[in-house]
This record gives sequence, structure tokens and C-alpha cells, in this order.
Amino acid sequence: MKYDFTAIEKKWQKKWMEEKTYAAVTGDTSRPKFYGLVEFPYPSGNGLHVGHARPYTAMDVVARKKRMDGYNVLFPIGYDAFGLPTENFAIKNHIHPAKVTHDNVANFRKQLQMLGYSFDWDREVNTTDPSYYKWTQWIFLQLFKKGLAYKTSMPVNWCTSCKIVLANEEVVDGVCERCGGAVIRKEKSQWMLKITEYAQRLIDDLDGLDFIERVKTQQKNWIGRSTGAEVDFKTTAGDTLTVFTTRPDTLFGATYMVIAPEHAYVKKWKDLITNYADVEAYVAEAGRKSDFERTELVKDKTGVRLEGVRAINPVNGKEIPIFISDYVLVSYGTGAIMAVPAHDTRDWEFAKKFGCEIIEVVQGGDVQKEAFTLKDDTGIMVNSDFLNGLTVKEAIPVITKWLEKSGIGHEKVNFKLRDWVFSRQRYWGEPIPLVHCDKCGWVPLPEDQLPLVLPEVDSYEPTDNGESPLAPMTDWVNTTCPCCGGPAKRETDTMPQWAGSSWYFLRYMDPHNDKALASKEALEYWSPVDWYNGGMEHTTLHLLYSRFWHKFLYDIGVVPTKEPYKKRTSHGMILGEGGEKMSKSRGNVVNPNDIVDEYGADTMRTYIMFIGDFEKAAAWSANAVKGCKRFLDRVWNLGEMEHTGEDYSPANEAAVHKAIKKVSEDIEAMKFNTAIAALMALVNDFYANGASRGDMKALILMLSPFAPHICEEMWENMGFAAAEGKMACQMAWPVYDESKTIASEVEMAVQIQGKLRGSVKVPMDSDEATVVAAAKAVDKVARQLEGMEIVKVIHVKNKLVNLIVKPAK
RNA sequence: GCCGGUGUGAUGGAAUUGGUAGACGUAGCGGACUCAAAAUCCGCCGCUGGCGACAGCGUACCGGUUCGAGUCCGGUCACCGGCACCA
Repeated sequence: MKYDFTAIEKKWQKKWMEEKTYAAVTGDTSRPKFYGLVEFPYPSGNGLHVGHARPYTAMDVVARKKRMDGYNVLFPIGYDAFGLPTENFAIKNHIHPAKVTHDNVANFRKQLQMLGYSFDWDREVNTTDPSYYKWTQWIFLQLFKKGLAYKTSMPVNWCTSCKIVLANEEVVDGVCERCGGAVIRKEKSQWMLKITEYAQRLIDDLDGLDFIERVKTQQKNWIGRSTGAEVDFKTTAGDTLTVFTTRPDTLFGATYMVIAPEHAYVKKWKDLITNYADVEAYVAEAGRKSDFERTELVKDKTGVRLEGVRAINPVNGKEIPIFISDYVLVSYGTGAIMAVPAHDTRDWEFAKKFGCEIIEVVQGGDVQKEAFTLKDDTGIMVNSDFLNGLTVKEAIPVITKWLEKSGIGHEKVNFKLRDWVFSRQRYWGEPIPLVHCDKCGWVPLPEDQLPLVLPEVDSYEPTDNGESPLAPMTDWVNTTCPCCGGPAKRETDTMPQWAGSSWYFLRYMDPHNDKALASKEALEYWSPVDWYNGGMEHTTLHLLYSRFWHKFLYDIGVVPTKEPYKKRTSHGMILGEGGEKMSKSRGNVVNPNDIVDEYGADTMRTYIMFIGDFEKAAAWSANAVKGCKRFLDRVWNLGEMEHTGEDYSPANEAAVHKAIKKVSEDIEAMKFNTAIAALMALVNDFYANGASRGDMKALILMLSPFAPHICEEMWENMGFAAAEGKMACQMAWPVYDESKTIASEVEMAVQIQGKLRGSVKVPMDSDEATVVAAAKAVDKVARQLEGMEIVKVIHVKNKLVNLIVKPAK
């Protein structure tokens, strides 16, 4: 019989679906559980990409292996379906986004099933489903009630093309992440979530997690904790200007101050500033620029001196000038700095341009030529009164203590992390369930009124004035205040796409619950996610946001664990044939459908796992796909041969045990490529030695997580299904015996002076004398030993022997 | 600039974490089968010299530790990813 992958795959997929093979989550809490999670897809109109297939296949292999290991496995899938592309498509084609979403989801589901993934299809979730976003809204209300959601007017990133407010995270290289349009700053009233309140915990709790290191460091850098001090400077205006500095030791070198253009004191000092017109012009100019434009002008510092107001350096009473400049950010620290040009590159550049004094306070450089910025033990303090002679390291605690004692400063920790801009002026998102009443202010919708369903609108177009498309819907907007019963208006902004994905893994645990986001029992049993694999691009967005929400839910007693994910791994990108990123314009996009049609899902799965190191980027190769098809053909043809013996054959026994060990360990370590290589090597052995039924049984079971369809078919054809009364995927994973992984004889390397000179076959675990004797008998070795005497022997059991020699006397 | 990572045959990539570098696959070459081709099966396949047995060299580059280094240490170069006027 020929390997008819199309018929085989159709047959088994149907059987798995009909028998709900993977929905058999038993609820038997005595069994160990395993929760494997992949990032649910955004159901775009383009359908599934090969980029999805890599992480999904990997976790499917893990899930299948875990089931065979006896775990109760939760391996779910869903759709993160709110978002701009759907909305844009809907606008362009005049189709309701819900309809677009429904069709795209249907297509995705078909493709996922075509690849044979063992998802539990009874637990599918969709973030746009009102029964789902009811709970997204519920979580938002809890955040609001705890004071973690607030509305504020702030300069925001405004995409001129999408006409939408973007989170800092959505601005990449100064342009909109999605459309590439120009981003400017605009003053807008926005809902914010206080993720900064959790900054310290988001760093601290990383320590206990099994996340790959680069994810941890990237999150830490993003949160950006730095320790320093806040210092109060008195001014000639009679008030106090507070700055944040990480270098309080350099306080004696502070020769001027800089405040951000948006700093409140600019307006406060209006009457004192004699050049206010210049100042005002500069502020206006800075306000127009986007963050990107401001940072682009790095080389050339700009600013204006505030004439009429001066600050007083608290350590020496010196009067120093104050400037405004956009190199100081209003959103970090206090929005004001003390400038120490001698020891900070940016201050130095500014000082050179504006002719400020440069005073050296740490020895070690020529501060007139460039800033000396090393903060280590070697720098000695000078020109600093009571700090003179101390090292920088010693001076910091001394000055900090002095500041505290004098009441002009204190130690302070700052974070780069900003609060999360949570509202979007868009239609296709979760409505924010709040009502504004002139008397009562912002009032949460009563929970029994959730979900607040998106109303039908005539137009999804964003409006030019930046309001949500929901805003013109007066009969929806106008409502009554849940608090006082008076007239009130609904919030018309919607939530960002990150909302629905911040907690979806909880919903999978109990997806049909209408009393809670999930039951206590389900949360207790399944939490936390044991293994979450996803893309590096989500490290500082989705992954951080969902950790934040989860910590909040933990604080209010909803979830049982502090952290949502025990283990986080990340896969590399799949590149096009030439090693370039796949894109429509390059014409190098590989469609999974085509591969499945031509070679079958099993080949697709095997290849995508064999393509290379899972964590690194890998280029697609059409030839290598054929190689994997050839491998499966060889496996199939092996099954068509005659086999006798239910045990492992003597010729293959060691190889089979070794392969079981290798494949088991490699799957656990995400080294899927070498697991498949080991199976290929085993098949080569079987071709050379012939295979027993026992040998074949082990091979089929080990291959089944990677290529499940062909394995089930062979399992059935060879009569194993009938004998066991089970499908291959329901069998126990084969076990290996360590002592049988090694043959009775081993080949050992023989080195002389550390140089390889030959090899020798000796019985397993031979002692040194035996090995040396055998080594001397090897021709090549004997020749090298002529006229030499052995002075030292290094013997590594079963590995090698190294003979150290010198000329004999 | 700061943080993280990578560098191995023509090529994708292996190497039990200091112990025979190049597993497995692709491409290539040779053979069997075939009228022929495809498919399949068998063999070869780091570089240099030699008919050959064999010898020398070889994991980006320079140096070090070690009986022994792709692996550890110091330095250099190149590339990739993240952050970036964060005081």
C-alpha cells in the first residue's frame, strides 16, 4: 500500500473530532495536570501563517507527549479577534467587523484542524464574544474600583493616519507600529491603568520563574528601575524645585538646572521671567514635536535660559541658572534635573553650547575636553567639601545621609515604566463600562448589567476630531446614572487589543462559566500555566500586561497564584527561502495549505520541528521539506515489511533504548530538531538491521507526537490498535532502561600527547590497564610509541585514554 | 551609548556541558534497478599534500589556562535583537 497522506489525515482528524479524543479532560484531580499554552492568533484575513505553525506544533508535540506520560493535559486555543485590521477591512468593504471576524475564525479553525493539533475544541474562546468580554469588562471595573484605572489629560501619541491614540509600546521608530504613519503629540483625556504601582513586584517576582533569561532581562530593562535621590533646590522665587538624580555624590558639581518645557513652574514663574516670550515660543515648539522628533535632535541640544529666576545649590549656597530644554522629560523623575556637566555627557554638551561652568568633582578625566562619566570605585571626590577624598561608592551613602539629616533630600527609586494608556477611539474593541454623570462623576456600570454590548453603528470610521465612532450614537451614549438616576453619558472609548489577551488563559480553565470568569475549583486545579510559549515581540507588551492583571486579580482574591506562567519559552522566526523575512512584497510567503496539499500535515509538522534550533530564526527550505517527506515515506515503507518478535530485536535494542532517552529529553528541552534526527538515525538502523514488531512499536509511539496521522494509521495497520484497544496517542510513552542504552563494547579514543591517534574497541567499563594494553596493540599507536616511555595516563572511562610520553633513555 | 545574543563544511544545523568536531538533513558525486527518467536502495562527501598506508591543518581573529578547548578566561572583529536625552 502506498502512503496516501491525504486520506490518512482526513480519516484520523475526523475520528479525533468525533470522539473528542483531546477534550477528555477528566476532572480527575488526583492525576497530575499539565497546562500548555500557546499565544492565541489574531484571526487576520490572510489565514494561518507558517509562523504560527512553529510554536503551535511545538506545544502540540509537548502536549501529546505529556498525555502519553499520564498527565491530565489542558491544551486550548482561541482567537484574539478585536483590533484594527478587522475594523479597517470592515470599513473598506462595508461588512460588519463581527461578520469579518466570524469568517476569519472559521478559516483559522479549519487550518488549525488540518494540521492535526490536539486542541480541546470545546474550550475555544473568542475575545469579541460578549460572554467573553463581559469578564474583560468586569476585570476593568475591579481595577477602577481599586483606583487603578483613572482618566487624565495628557500628551499622547497620536497616529495621524489611523487617527488614533497609541500606547508608547505601539510607537516604533517614531511611527505607528501598524500603519507606519507619522506620530505626533496631542493633548487628550485618556483612561490609564496604574501598572507602575506593580513595577517593583513585576521585577522581584521574575526571580522565582522559569522564564528564558532574555525575557527576564528585557522585562527588567523595560521597567527600568534606578536608585538615586530626590534633592530640593531653593529658588530666588522663594519656592523649591525638586530634582531626581542617580548621582547625588556629584552635587557640588551641579552648576545649573534644567526643567522640562512642560514643567508646571514655567507658568508659575511667568511674572518673574523677563524673557517669557522666548520661553513660551520654545515651549510651544517642543509641544508640537513628537517624542521621536525630540530624540532625533540628540546631537544638537536646544533650550532657553529662564532670566529672572535662579536656583540655589543646597550644598554650597551658590546661585545657579535655570534652563528649559526638551532633553529633560516631564514624564520621568520630577521633570527637572540638576546638571553636572563635568560628569554627564548630555549636561556637558548643553553646558558647552550655553557657556555654563564645568566643575570637576570626580578625578580621572579632563572635564574640559569631555564628560567623565565612570561610576566605579576608582573615582576620587574633589572640590566637594566634606566628600573630598572619598570614592564615588563611599560618597553616595554619605551625601544621602547628609541630605536626609538636613531635610533637603532623600533616597528615591524611579522606574522608566509608564502607566498604560488604556483607551482607544475605535469601534472594534470592548466598550468601557463606565458612565459619566455631572453630579456623581465617573460611575461604574452595575455588574449585573455586564456585558455592555457594542451597539450597531452606521459607520465604523474614526472621526476627525478624535472621538470614537460610538460618540455620535446619542441614544446609546445618553443613559441614566446608576448612582443618582439622573441623566448621564456612557464612555465612548473602547479598550485596546491587549485587554482581552491579558487574561484569556484563565478563561480556558472554565470557558462556559457565566457566574465568574472561571470557577474557584478550575482556577485552583489548573493554575498556573505550566508552560507558555510565544514570541519575543510580546515580552514587554502582552506578557508584562498579563502579569500585571494577574497580580491584581491575585490581590483581590480572584486567582490563587501570584504569577500566571511558571515557564516561558520563545521561538525564533521562520524566514523565507533566502533568509529574509517573509512578506507579500518579497513574494516569499509560504502558505501552510500548499505544503499540506503537496506533502501532508505530518510532513509539514515534522519539517517545521526539524528546521533548526527552536529558539533561533530559521530559513524555509523547500528541499529540506522534501527530505522530511522522504523520511516519513521510509517509515511507512518500513511498516509494509515483514516483522517478527514482540520484543526489541537484539540488533536494535541498545539503539531503541538510546533513542527513547534522547527523544524524551529533547522534547522536554525544546530540542525538537535533534529529537527528529535521533528518530531518523533509528530508522536508518532499522533499514540496516531489520526491525521486529517491538522495534516498530517503539518507533511509532515516539514519532506520534510529531507525525500523529501516519503513526495512527501504521498503528492500526500493524494490528497494535486491535491488540491494545487504544489509539497510539492514548498509549503510555515508551520507557528506556539506562543500562541498556549502551552496548557491551565501547569504542574509545586513544590520544598521545592529547592528539588523537586511533581508537580501540574494549568491553564496557574496562579498567585503565586493560585499555592501555589494548591501545598499545593498535598499529598507529604502537608506531607513535616507538622509542618512547609512558610517563602519565589519563583515562576517562568508556570515553578515551590519553598517553603522555617522553623519549626513553 | 546601554542591555542581551550569535559566529562550526557548499548548506540548515549536531556535539552527553572540558573528552574521537561535523550527528541528522539538504545539495553534490558514484553505483544498483530501469529501454530511459522519476521513485527507491547502497556507498562517498571539512581543507591541503600523497597512488597509497598516512601526515599536517581546521569551530570569526589574537593570546591564555589544561594531559586535552567549538566548549573555560582575557582581548579584537563582524553580525543580529531589544532599549535609548530615563538624569
